[in-house]
Amino acid sequence: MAKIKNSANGTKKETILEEAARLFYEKGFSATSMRDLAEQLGVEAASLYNHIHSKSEILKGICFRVAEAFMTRMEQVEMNNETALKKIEGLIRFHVQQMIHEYEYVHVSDGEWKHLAEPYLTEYQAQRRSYRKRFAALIEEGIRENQVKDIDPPTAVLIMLHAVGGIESWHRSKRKITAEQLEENMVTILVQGLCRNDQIK
Amino acid sequence: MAKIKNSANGTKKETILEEAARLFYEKGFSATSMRDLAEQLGVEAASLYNHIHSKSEILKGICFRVAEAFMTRMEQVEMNNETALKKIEGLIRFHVQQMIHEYEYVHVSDGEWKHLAEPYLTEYQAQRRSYRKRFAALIEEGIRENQVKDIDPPTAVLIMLHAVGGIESWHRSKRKITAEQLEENMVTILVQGLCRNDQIK
DNA sequence: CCTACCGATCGGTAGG
DNA sequence: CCTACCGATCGGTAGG
Repeated sequence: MAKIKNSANGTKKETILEEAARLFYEKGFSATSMRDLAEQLGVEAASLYNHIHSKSEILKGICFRVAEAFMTRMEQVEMNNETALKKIEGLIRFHVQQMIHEYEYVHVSDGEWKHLAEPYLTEYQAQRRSYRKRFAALIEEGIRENQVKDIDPPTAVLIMLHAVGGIESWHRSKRKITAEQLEENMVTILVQGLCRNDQIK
Repeated sequence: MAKIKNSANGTKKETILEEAARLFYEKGFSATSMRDLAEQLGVEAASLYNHIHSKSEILKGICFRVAEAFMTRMEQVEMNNETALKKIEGLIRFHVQQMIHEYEYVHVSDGEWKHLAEPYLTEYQAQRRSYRKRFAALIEEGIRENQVKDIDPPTAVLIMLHAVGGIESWHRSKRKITAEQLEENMVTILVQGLCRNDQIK
């Protein structure tokens, strides 16, 4: 008669999502069974269905929470009055920080979204496309302002977004530099990789 | 009484690996069943076992083929007489090219290796660690030669290896720049991101 | 929250 | 290469 404890920020559903993110990160969505998840939470598999409707709904919860966090940040960045290059740097720093502190959620969202059921699959892909387009628009702006090299903006976006995924390995490694050093290294390589050489101070 | 046709380079086992790579790429290893694979090849699932021993063996074949290709290239690069920076550029170009032409194999190897069975899992992880260490050593060499910025070499390796993974999205996209342009964009951002600013010609 | 259980599907084998 | 089939496990439901 074990009970799922409520998570810090609230409901039991929240606790389930959190543990699911950990397991999906470790073994993948398809290789994680509802019985695996229940075991980690100390209950029977059937009991989970009092809090969630399906396995698919859990994945949906994880993916859209991440998508929303990045969308919200994108809106903030677009509205501030910095140069395009500063905006890009701000986004990269946010990606790095999210990857450091919420890497299980981010990694699951990035790697397992293809297992979403319709109509969420389509919806998620649309959000992802929109985010990338807006990121690419910032890079284009940087090129017009002569701060950024004349490169293909969508390609630059792909590099930026995937590069921060490398932080996953940082989590697994023993010999760790600090999170701050990691962030600075990322910015050094990525932002200066974008930057026109005559713009580097 | 359909038959699996022999692939260009030989055996039926080869044909099976090729189709499996495509399916594992599309749906993931765990979500792909032997019946899915058999259907794509036009035979019954049981027939596959005349050519391979298990589902796990297929994954092993894919992962180790990719690992071997990169290891072989690493050895070639280490032995040539270029500067460290040129060696790094050579490796990045190889990664880009592999990602363009063999992306299903590379993507499956990068994303599904965790489903390998022992002892292959341990063996694969060891190869992967070794590759990254040797890559990091080249970056260290570049720093000593004052060609590369003073950054954390293992972090730089993570960025390089993950950044090229973005090419997956290039394959899916409609509006494509050419493979050559893609390679140049990658090198521009990544190599110059590593480069000391006073070293850029 | 549990016990009991469902139909479907899984990887794989036997035997021809 | 196939048919026939195995035990295990899957996501999920009924009913309390």
